Amino acid sequence: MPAALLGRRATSYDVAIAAGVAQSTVSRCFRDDSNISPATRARVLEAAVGLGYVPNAMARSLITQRSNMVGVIATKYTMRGNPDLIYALGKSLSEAGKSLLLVTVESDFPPAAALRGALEYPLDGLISCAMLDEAEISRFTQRGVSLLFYNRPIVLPRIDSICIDNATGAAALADLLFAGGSRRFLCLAGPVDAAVSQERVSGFLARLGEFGISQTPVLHTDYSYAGGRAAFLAHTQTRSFPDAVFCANDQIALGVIDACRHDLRLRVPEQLSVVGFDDVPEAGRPPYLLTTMRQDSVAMAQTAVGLLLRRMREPAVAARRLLIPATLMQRRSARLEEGQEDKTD
Amino acid sequence: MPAALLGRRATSYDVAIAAGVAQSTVSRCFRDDSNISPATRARVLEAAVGLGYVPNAMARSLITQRSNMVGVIATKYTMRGNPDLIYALGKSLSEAGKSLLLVTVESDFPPAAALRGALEYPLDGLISCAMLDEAEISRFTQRGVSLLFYNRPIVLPRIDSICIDNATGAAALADLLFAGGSRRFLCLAGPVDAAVSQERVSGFLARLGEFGISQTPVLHTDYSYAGGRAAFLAHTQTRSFPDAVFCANDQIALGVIDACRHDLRLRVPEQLSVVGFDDVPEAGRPPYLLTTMRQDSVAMAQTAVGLLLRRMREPAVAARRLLIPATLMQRRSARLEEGQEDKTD
DNA sequence: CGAGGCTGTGCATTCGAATGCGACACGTCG
DNA sequence: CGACGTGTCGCATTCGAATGCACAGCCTCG
Repeated sequence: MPAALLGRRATSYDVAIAAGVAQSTVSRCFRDDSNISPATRARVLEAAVGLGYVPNAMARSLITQRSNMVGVIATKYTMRGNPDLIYALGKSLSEAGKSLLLVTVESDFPPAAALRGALEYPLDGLISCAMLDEAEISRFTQRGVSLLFYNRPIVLPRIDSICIDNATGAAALADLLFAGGSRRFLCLAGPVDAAVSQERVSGFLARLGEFGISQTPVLHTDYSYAGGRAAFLAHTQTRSFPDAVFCANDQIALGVIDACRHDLRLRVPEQLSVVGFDDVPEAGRPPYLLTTMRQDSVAMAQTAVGLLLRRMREPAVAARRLLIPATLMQRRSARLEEGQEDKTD
Repeated sequence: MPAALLGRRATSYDVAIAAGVAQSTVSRCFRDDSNISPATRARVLEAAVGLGYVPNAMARSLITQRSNMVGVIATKYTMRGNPDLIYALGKSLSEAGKSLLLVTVESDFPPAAALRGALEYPLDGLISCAMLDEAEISRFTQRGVSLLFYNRPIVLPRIDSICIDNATGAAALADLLFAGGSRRFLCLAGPVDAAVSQERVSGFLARLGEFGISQTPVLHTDYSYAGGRAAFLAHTQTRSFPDAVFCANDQIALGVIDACRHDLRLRVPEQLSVVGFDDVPEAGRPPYLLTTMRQDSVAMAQTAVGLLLRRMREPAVAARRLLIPATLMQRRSARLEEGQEDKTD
């Protein structure tokens, strides 16, 4: 291959000169299939390959008003907790011919400065795995950016969302624990401002309330293994032991299990039931066999991208809000009722 | 705030009219601090806020020839194995005022089509966590894209790289295992084409060779827990047991440990030593206490971004190739020699 | 009071590709 | 042989911001 003969990036003008046509003809060769004779097209494409020409997406989007870029806003916690999510989003987007502009933020409700990068580029769409307030949201929608919230319960017109059903899932775990005989509960939540954690904890407490159980203590953690382990240890030093611990995610739950078995010499689930949420890979492995609710990030990512692409085509349709049921993964970290079926995967 | 009064994205012309100045004045307000009187600047900024104006990065980069975007190419394996890496890269880049265009690829040496997105946008720089062949590399360098390889041993002029020292780290593990009395080894590698796995395995085998040990079997896996567990089980069904297993990463090693303890009822490390590489979070937790080499992704990500930014400022300087030593995390999955110090973190 | 310097602003052009419209060639048919 | 249609292609403009240059206003100083 002759590679690039210029000291700079080849433009459509360079290709036009090399092929002996006008710039507009080059442009048409890379855009539509009509209005170009096969002979001319072949000549142009040959010249383009020879010069290593690739259309400049910046110039294209300036005139077409579409950037072919989709932004993804992800918090540190979602990236750590769902390691496959970003990859799955990237894969689905690239299959649709979109590029992914990743915006990493510390936590929910990120400061406006953190979103500046996403505002400067005229994104076609935006998938947010973090909460945004209405002012921020409107900055995007007014620019014509299609918005989708991933696991964030935003209810606004024309804004799609896809969420795992945290409340129902948490209630299912409450049912399971209650049926297993647990009566003294403890909740280990995530950060105070984490929307997902709030939904899970309040869903869990609500179901406990139906059983007549109240005053369940709630401790906040940083969503991490170490945070869960430390919080549980600190709590049990001064307070009486619960007989069941509900954790806002699996990482916390794994920390609690290790605190029990390793630090406190307690047996799980015989002396203490522990449940989590998400079904991270470690949860299903022999050392833990954590009972938890599964969230299929890969499938949800595909669905999310599909939803977003549809809205980009039809921006005016009503908001679609998908609530994906979580599936109970009943393993061995929660005590079972006598005679209750023991199904392990 | 009056928010956007137009049905479209506000442009610098809109702001200019609102402020009673020329478009060029608006531009100058957002670029340099000179040549603008404070009074005019205040008037322009006020109008900009009122209209919700944010400069269009596409138009800017078209004329400045700099996009302020840095591409990151990451394989599925690096995203899974180093969940914090992408986040750390994103954080360092955004602190430097750069946006992150994420390109996810299946594996090393991705097809040209997968990189198309990265070629269309005029990236200022590119951090690749995947192998690229010289033809692909030159497509970027000829466009003036500063390149940096992360954990990929590319040796080319003017191309920086930062790599964990896989060979030395693997040799250190070989030393440790040999000193612990192991003589019959097994290697569980990653995918055949994975460059990192190759370095680790060959570094390990080379040191064994110095001890006069050859013919060590090497099995390939998909870098995963399940792959490691299955490969080890399959191998031990037909072959004799090794007394030490070297795994190309921690995920494989965790799979081997669980295969030993859970499936085969073997004791680790008494009957079998297992070592990994990377020091993922699970490796240091009570159920595993895996002896492994630590790779500090967060620190390396920061360094990588620093290197890339320097090259973007001075494109002509000689290539910098950083080899970061891995630190031995000596835990409890590798048998120790009599009297050898037992240091656990 | 006028010449020269400095600061602040506007004008006009530029980046690279997309696209409406007009021009041209060629073929067909009356 | 001329009118008309069809299919290709080029011309010129457009997107939004950056920037060299020109110029206007003001101050300073001779």
